[in-house]
Amino acid sequence: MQLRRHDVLSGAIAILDEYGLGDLTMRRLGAALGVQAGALYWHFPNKQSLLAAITDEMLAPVTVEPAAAAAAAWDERLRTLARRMRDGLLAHRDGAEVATASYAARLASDAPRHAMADAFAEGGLPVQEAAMAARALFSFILGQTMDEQSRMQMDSHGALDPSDSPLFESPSAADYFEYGLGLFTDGVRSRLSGRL
Amino acid sequence: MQLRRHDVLSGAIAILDEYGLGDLTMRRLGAALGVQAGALYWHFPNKQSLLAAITDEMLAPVTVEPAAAAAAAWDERLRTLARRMRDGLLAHRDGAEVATASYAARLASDAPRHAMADAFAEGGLPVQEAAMAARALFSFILGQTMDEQSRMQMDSHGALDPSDSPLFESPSAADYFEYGLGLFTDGVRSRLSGRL
DNA sequence: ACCTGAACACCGTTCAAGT
DNA sequence: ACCTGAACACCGTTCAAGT
Repeated sequence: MQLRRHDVLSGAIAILDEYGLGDLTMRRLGAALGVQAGALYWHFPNKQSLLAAITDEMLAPVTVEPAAAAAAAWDERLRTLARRMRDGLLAHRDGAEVATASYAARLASDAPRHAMADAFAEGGLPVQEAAMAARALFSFILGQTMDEQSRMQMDSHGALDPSDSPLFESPSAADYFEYGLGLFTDGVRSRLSGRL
Repeated sequence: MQLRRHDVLSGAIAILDEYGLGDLTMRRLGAALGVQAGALYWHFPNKQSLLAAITDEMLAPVTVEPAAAAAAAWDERLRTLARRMRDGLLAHRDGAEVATASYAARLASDAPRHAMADAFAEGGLPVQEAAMAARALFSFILGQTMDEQSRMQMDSHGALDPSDSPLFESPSAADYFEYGLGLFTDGVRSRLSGRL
């Protein structure tokens, strides 16, 4: 049976989830798929593009906008987008690290950030400002989630202090995220009210 | 003449500035210093620790606090800290990428982020909230600067569109940064006024 | 104490040649 | 069109042995 681009992508995600980014090598992926490493280059021009495809896959839920979310107020809509992004990254081992690398290489889709810019603009921000706010929020989400995920890694197989019960995730990680998110929306709100 | 830890560090920074992170290998660094790659492991346990030392060096200016800055209002002080951090990262090729990797590995100093938390607390935020705000701001700075720097890289030896004159840096990069920064301080201000 | 020499166990990527 | 086999040009890290 012949290998398809999608098989390579889902095989890569499977290795990522089970062994992490450090073990996601072209040779290993080839072996898991029953082909030589070189065969993968028929489907993807290089490893970076493969990682970018993983990123787009992880963040696809951000831009599927059900009618309910679109009808909500701009700040609630932004919260939804931000949470979906965080959830998408947390759903896969080293997800935030993969996404950070992909965006640094400018290979991943801009659709998630554009959706955020649209939400800011809908709130009343001029398009230029909405783009800047979206950029800032996007950076925050990526950085915060990467931080959170690297801490999860350390807790899972490292020296975890028994201060509180870390099941799989630090209990305050979500709080940190929500707080930062609130800071953004409050900042935007104060700019909107200053303009009225 | 014998190699010192500091020589390894400054040699690494020199390679980083001239050739970038991709060319900063232990072998190449050894060659530049006139030793074998293995010799470097006498001074640093691994490459990650070396990169973390570079990060600490780049961000050292953030925590040298002249009296003038300490006397300023909390928001002005935070702007100063944030700008110093961005400047420190931009001062070296791939600086933001090195710092991101170091913080993801949890090897770089927390002093810069603590300085920001202190400034937030001085503004009137409860210590727990100040810590969260500092974390969010720190993520934003790292992400935004990495974005900016990766774009500089593309402009310098890539397809640069002649929309405006990109000398070394996109002209709006600083504006993006200041806008995001303002969003944070406005967000905090709105929370402070809500408490009074 | 500090460094060499040499190895170990890998990488991503390319490409003629096969089917 | 899709993949193999094999190579190219590297990596980070370790460690006995030297000085």
